Amino acid sequence: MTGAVLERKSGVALWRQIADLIRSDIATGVAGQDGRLPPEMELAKRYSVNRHTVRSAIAALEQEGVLRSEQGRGTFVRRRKRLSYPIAKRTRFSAGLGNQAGSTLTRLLESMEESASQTVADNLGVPAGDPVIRLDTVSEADGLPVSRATSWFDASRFAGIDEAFGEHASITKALSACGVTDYVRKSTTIEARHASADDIRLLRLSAGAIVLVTRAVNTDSDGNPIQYAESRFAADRVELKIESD
Amino acid sequence: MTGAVLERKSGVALWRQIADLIRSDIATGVAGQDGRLPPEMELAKRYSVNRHTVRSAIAALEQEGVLRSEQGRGTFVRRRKRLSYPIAKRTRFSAGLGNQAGSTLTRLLESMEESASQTVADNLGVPAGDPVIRLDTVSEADGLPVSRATSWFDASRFAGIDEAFGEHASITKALSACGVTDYVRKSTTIEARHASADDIRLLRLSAGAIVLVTRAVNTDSDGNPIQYAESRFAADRVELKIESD
DNA sequence: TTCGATTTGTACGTATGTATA
DNA sequence: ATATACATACGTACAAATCGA
Repeated sequence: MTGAVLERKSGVALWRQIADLIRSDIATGVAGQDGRLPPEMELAKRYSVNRHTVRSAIAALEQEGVLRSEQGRGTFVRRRKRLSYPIAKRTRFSAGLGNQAGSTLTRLLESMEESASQTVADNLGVPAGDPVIRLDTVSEADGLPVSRATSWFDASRFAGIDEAFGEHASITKALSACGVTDYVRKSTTIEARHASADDIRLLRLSAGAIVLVTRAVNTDSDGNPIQYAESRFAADRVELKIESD
Repeated sequence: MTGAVLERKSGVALWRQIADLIRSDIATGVAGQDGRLPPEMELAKRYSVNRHTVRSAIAALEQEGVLRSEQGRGTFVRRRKRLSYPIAKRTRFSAGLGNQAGSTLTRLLESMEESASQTVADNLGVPAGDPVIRLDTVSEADGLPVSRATSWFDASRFAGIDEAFGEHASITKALSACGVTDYVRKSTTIEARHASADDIRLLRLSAGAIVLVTRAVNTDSDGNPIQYAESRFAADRVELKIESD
């Protein structure tokens, strides 16, 4: 909001830093509350840069679908607030976002059987190298990608879960079809990093964007691990909310 | 690890993107397991860039204290794994990191009485504009800054908590001095964004770095809010871990 | 010890991107 | 749109340090 000092010679172009600031301010409600951005000249003065530099930032955000400029009228905000994704014992994607978005959808990108890496094996409680089924999915809310996830299941217990997912387009329902009527989240770790090329493509982000990475283990009602998942959330579109029971 | 495609003309310099990749790979243990980085020529081939571009990335990470290059020998890793910061009902900084770091320390940057903003008021359950006490702190583990936090307390109930903190250098102990012997975390939201100029300075980060932002409310044993805190964690040095009870 | 292979350090030239005026 | 300055990226060449044969 107030004249933040931008970093020159940092490897990040000024227009990109300004674009990141504006995007973040819109997401947090600091800017664009009235649906419009201040005039370019005002922004240029605020950031102490040339008006053309502000224009580059705005052009990038137009490309991203965040802003819309109209000659002679001004620059307007297309989208506003972040979604709030709840993380609790009973975390399910569509149920958690249901009241915030009009429509939610989880799409299957790829499914395959592979042998468990050390990490996957540890989290699923099987020996490393055992066959596991991997599901790669992308979840959208109101047509905009929110997260992508890679899930692993013990192949011996969940044979056919890939087809079940293809049928129901829901992890919860696919597990149900495999005889798991209830499951709870045991633990979640959260880290943040820059989006990879895959993240940028699949979540429709721009370079330099940030993803929140969660790693979670779900267990059945007996406490046995049934799913290990690594998810990547578009940090500009979602926040994570942890509710203590 | 494998040849990720970097984004050109994205406003983020290639050397910066490569530096971010290498830093992240080191933090997750993908790279530098043996304490050394592959030769510059090999990295250049992997990322499909000129050797000089890799050298710029390495230079930035040397400046940050992540790497150390020696002529004729190679490039070596100074630090390795991320700290894991637990978030649970009873979250306390030093206790949570105690077993991972040799020493932990929380320093007071500033304390002052101010009138509550709408957000602070909502979270503390007081009317907006009421006097509140704000504490700005930085926490370090093994001499490296891990997080900075801004905490607000109801001034009418916690008068003198700033002096109490100055004496004990611990929020938990300062609360205890104010008669709160136990408290639990009610809720936490997590988001991620690029570090601000202040974050970069106080957490000793480099431009383009990422911070994990948490907003949390702590309540006393009767369920009354006693503290609202906004924390910023250096995403390269820490992950957040949520344990379900 | 000398030699060659490997690896990092330095220097020059050129083209393109970024930022200002 | 033009001009100017600096940052970024590539290509090439060679120097300096290390290591093992």
